[in-house]
Amino acid sequence: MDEGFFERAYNVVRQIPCGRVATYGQIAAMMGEPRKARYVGFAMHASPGVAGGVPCHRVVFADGSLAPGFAFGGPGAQRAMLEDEGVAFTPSGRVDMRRCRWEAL
DNA sequence: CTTATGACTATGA
DNA sequence: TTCATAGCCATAA
Repeated sequence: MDEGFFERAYNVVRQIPCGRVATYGQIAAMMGEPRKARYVGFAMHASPGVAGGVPCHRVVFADGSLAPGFAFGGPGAQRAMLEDEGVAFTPSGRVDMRRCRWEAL
C-alpha cells in the first residue's frame, strides 16, 4: 500500500464537517480512485483516530450502516459519537443518509 | 496463472 | 426492508 493513499484519505476525512457522514466510495472518488473504497476502509482502520484529526466515525457504508465488529470504543460507540454530533439515525440503526450525507463543495 | 482475503458497492430475491 | 451473491482492486501464497 502506498502511504500517500492513507495521507490523502485522512486529508479528505478531515474535511467532513460535524454532523455529517461520508461513504467509503465517496471518499475514494474524491481521491481520484473510486474503486478503492476497501482501501479507504483499511486507512480508517489504521487511522490515528479523532485525536489525530481523522474522524473515522463519520465514514460509513453506502447504505448508511457502520462497521460492525471494528468500532473503536465498542459496539454502539461510533453511533453514540455521531448522534452526539447531531447525525440522525433511523430506527433500523443506520445513519439517515438522505439528511446527513456530506457533499463536497 | 489461480486462490484467498478485506471498515466496499450494486444487484436480485 | 433484509439477506445473499457477485464484482471490484491490490497483495500474498
